[in-house]
Amino acid sequence: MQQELETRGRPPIFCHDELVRIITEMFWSDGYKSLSINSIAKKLGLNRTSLYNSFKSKENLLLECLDYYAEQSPTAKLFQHQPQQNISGLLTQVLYQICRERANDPLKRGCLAANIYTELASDKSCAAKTILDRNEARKKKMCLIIKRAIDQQELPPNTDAEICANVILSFMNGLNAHAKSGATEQEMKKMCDFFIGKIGFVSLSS
Amino acid sequence: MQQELETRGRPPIFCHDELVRIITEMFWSDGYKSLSINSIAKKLGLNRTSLYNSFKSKENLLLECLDYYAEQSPTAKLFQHQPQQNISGLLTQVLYQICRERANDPLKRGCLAANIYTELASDKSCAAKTILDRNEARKKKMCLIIKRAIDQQELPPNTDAEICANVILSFMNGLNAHAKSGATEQEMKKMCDFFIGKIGFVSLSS
DNA sequence: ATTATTTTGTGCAATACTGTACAAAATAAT
DNA sequence: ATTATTTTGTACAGTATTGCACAAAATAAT
Repeated sequence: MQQELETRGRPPIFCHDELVRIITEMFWSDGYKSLSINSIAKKLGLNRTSLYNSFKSKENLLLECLDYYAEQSPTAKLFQHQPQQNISGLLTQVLYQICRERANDPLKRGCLAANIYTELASDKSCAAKTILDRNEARKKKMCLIIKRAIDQQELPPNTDAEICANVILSFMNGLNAHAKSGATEQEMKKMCDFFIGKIGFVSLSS
Repeated sequence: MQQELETRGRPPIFCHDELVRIITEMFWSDGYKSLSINSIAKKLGLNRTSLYNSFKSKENLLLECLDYYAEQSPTAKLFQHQPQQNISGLLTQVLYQICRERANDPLKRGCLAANIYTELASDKSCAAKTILDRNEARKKKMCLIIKRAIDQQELPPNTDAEICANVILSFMNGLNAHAKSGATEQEMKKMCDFFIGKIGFVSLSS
């Protein structure tokens, strides 16, 4: 009885995770419906069947890509925040990060998650449900962060956390969309400054 | 020599403008790429060729639909505003109108123009250029309105009109996207109140 | 009635799509 | 060497796509 060093069977010609990374870029450029499994396979020099074997369906492939994207997108940092961290500063950091990444993307693709949400939210597909669920989870997380900001007296105590969170997320969404028409990093940062300034965070100088 | 009472040739079975109205709804539900000329023809009981005859291409059909949509969309009112009109009030009216229409749409389709913009902005298609141009025109119009608000002392004199306009448009875009996940009219209105309140319009009571 | 004009309907071309079935190839364990 | 396992490659099914060519139909003007 010998321990398994490697998996049995014919070895795959590609690395699953590496593939997710590459295909994420493709969905980002082309959107969901106009990117076909066919064209992915052609561009990567793979057989279409290999893709179906590795990802059970196109919808499933998309969801894996969205998972990967969420991990490394600017807002990931926001949702991993630590208690007692300055939230106004953190939010500014995240917004600035969005400005940097979106403005410096030569393809001006905006935010993959926002694009896919817009494309599929009112769809009846199976993926659409998952996407709406994740959006809901995102809203809840943002709401928690705002509640913490209120607790930390960065926002007035009578602030409606849920509404405030939704407004911020809506602005972020719009900012990402704005980037698609080719705004500069500077212009986008000014928008964020304007927004954050108006929202009226009290910065914690202590 | 007799005057033409009606156009010559076989009469069309449908009214071009009526068709635009109906197909606009379809693009709104399905997006651009996933709505085929084929399926439009089938649903309307028309021959595909008739559509190609009436609209020279699918892209052209979309642009006609977007024109029609722009005329009757909530923001149309905003862009037809009269000088010396209270802009804070007008903006609130328009935002509320967005809330009403989006929340009461049982299909939760959001804004057609915003959806199509997101779908096609980073495309290379001919329609994409037109869509970006129109978006640019929209930004300019909003900028003019904000400048007028500054002139009318509804906003502080040191306000950067372009940035302010972009922030408002971004929020509007995000609000429309927000509606796609099924927010109620009340929730959306609260978001608008929050936003407008924070932006700090000075209402003209005189 | 004939002609000019316009739309409709049929049929075709060329291509693309998702997904599956099944044999062939490549490897690990026995 | 044989077997189990996994991926690859080929072929197919069934359907959908945009757009065009051309005859048939329907109307206005002559």
